[in-house]
Amino acid sequence: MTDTIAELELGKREKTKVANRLSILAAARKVFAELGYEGATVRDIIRGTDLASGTFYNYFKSKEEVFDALADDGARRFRPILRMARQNARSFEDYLHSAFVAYFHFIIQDNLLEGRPINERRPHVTRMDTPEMSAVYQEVRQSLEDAIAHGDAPRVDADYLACACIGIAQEVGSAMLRRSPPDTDAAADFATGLILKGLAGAARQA
Amino acid sequence: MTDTIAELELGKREKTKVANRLSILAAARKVFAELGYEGATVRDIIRGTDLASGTFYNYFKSKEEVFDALADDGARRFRPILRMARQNARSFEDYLHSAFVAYFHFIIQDNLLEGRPINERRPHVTRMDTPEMSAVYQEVRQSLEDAIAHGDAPRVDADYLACACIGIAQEVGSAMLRRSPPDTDAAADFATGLILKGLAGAARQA
Amino acid sequence: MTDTIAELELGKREKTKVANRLSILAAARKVFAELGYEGATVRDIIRGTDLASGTFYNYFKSKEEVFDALADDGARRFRPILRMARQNARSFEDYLHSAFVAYFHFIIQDNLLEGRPINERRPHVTRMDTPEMSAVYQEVRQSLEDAIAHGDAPRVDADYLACACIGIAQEVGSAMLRRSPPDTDAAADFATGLILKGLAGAARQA
Amino acid sequence: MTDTIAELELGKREKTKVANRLSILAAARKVFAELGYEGATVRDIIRGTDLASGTFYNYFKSKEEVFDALADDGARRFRPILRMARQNARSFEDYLHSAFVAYFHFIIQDNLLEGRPINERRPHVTRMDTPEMSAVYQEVRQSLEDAIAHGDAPRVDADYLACACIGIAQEVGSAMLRRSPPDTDAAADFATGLILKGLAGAARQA
DNA sequence: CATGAATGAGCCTTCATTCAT
DNA sequence: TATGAATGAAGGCTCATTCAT
Repeated sequence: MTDTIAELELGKREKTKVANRLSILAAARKVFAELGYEGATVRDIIRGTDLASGTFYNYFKSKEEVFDALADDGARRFRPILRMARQNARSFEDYLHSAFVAYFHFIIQDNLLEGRPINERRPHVTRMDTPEMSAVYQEVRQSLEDAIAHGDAPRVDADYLACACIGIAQEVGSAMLRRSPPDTDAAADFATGLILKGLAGAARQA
Repeated sequence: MTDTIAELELGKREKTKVANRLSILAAARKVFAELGYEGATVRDIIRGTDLASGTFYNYFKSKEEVFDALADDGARRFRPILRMARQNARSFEDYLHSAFVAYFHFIIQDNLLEGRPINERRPHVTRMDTPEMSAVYQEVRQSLEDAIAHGDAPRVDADYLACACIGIAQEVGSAMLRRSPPDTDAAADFATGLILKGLAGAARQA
Repeated sequence: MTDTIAELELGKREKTKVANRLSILAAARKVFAELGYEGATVRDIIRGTDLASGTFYNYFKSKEEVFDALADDGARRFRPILRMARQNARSFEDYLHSAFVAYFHFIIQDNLLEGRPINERRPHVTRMDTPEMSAVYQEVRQSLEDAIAHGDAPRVDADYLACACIGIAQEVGSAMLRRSPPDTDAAADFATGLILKGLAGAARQA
Repeated sequence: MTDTIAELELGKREKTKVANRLSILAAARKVFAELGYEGATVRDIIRGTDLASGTFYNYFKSKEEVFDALADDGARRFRPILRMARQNARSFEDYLHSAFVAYFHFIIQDNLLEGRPINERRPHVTRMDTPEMSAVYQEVRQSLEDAIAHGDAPRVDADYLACACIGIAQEVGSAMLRRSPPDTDAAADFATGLILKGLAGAARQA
């Protein structure tokens, strides 16, 4: 009988486990965003859940491990979006635009999830090399090399360009978040235009 | 005679004080770069000097104060360079190029000063909103608005563009540091070209 | 059944918590008595227990908080005794005597609890304004004003007299502790006699 | 010639030395009064002078040594006063009264010297066993034993009585300082009356 | 598994004291 | 002697992590 009960409850337990894990990840995302990796403490993360401190260690071995899990999660969520954008794109421009839109949506989501005022100022802002960014880098770079190979883009330094895309995405993304309401399309237009045609292109949508 | 010399030279004490201050600042620069603001501890900084722990507090009241001193220092060194670039520039393109060159030189200097392998991998890279960056933002923005007003540049969103410049500077700068030898001119050509003409411009120098 | 017992008894954890709290309070009492408030350090207190340094902060936020807890504790234990003495007293003399006896017992208890040689010499003795003393002051003063109002005592300066009582209690109390064995009754006789009849009264019991 | 100058300036130097010593003692008195022995730091004392921190150690080996010097000083200033009071006294009552007046004047002086509001509240008031108090104790005790020997006072417990005098002096003294203006005569009347005749005696002067 | 108190390493900071100038 | 920067021990406190319940 005990076994039966145990079996019946196993499902519940599993669900709790998953829920706890998600709860920790959600809290960690918020905390890392607010305090940065170094500034965040495991206690901060736990405080963001309704779990006890010890429970954290049933799910993650350390702060680093949650961070990595979070990063993997980010990449796992974001990379397919990017990839799909690449597959569906009818042109390099189209691809770039979709990618920016996707990224800008993504950061808006993350900011909203955290439920904190988008414009809040923190003492020492640090920007982390998130896995999303790595994904962007690799996707953009790949896509760019393809475009160059197909003659759809001039022969630029793909590394530099991918980096520039990341920089633009991050900074213009931040600037966009500071506006209300944030307009992902406009921001993506700007970014795409800038990259493709430079100032003239960036001015297009104005 | 002793007096005369004393007037001309700094006393030994004064010299030590200046040297200690610089020693702390240098160590702090390195530590902040390696560990980020939150990750850095005053002890880390002290460990980077040959001073005793208490000595730190003869020079700075707290970690924050060294950080600010460092930041002020950066801005104080960098802003005039930018400003001069603006005044001496014969065109907006010329200005942009000088600014990028200046910034890229600047980060090379800072990296060399630290004496650490330029390519070193760190666990959780964070990029801080340094005052140099604020300076870049404001200078670029101002310069851009002037250029627009004079008809030298199309009517772009000056905020977004300044942000994009910062993003490009940071990321392309990082990428440049990863190459050996870093070529500031090439990187500046790339950035300037990208901003002014987009992909086509960026490809020019390739 | 287990439940019933659990309800009746404290769990092991609860017991440990209570014991630790008491352990800290006991150690703190001793340390404050030996070193004074300023001289005492949290580490001193911890050293007086078998706990780790961090554990202290699971119970008290700071040195001040233990001190206050100790003080509250003292007042909570002592004030009711005083009040009862007042209610049960058949005369002002009776009240005074009971109060002194109570106080003298109280300090003997505290000294014994600390387990330190009653006569020990300390470098810089300090006497703190404990809440017990505040309680004495207020009780004595109230009682005295009642006595005056009822014609049981002459019209003295109630503030000065209450202060004098405290001073006598403290100093005669200390002197009593220096004797072995301490005789609370004799000390109380002395104090009561002195206050009621002056020298002649104080000499009565000799 | 150098010698001559050195000799001439010796006087000045000596004067400076004395002045520095006094300056430190004065600052220390204030600091100890404000912060208590343990709470006071050498830095606090130095800050109260216009000397450099190192100079302190040309005059005193440690905080303890200043404290002792201060204590000696207090005793040296106060004991002769008490002794004179004893010699000039026409009766035990007269002596007691003079002694209390002297003590009350003394603490008013010390409070005024410190230039701090007499009524100021400190977080954890501690009362130190000052040497003045030791002097009072010994003087009172001696005087009392004389009085008993001469049949001028009943056979009381001289130790307890001396202690009681100290307690009364301290507490009534404090209470007196809290009033404005402090009336040393009234306070001394109260104390003397209390000690000699108890309540009735204390009420006399009301 | 969940809990949360215990642990102790380590951080920031202050301070008494020394010592080169 | 006076100076005041340097020193490092020590204090208050936090935190990641463990472990008995």
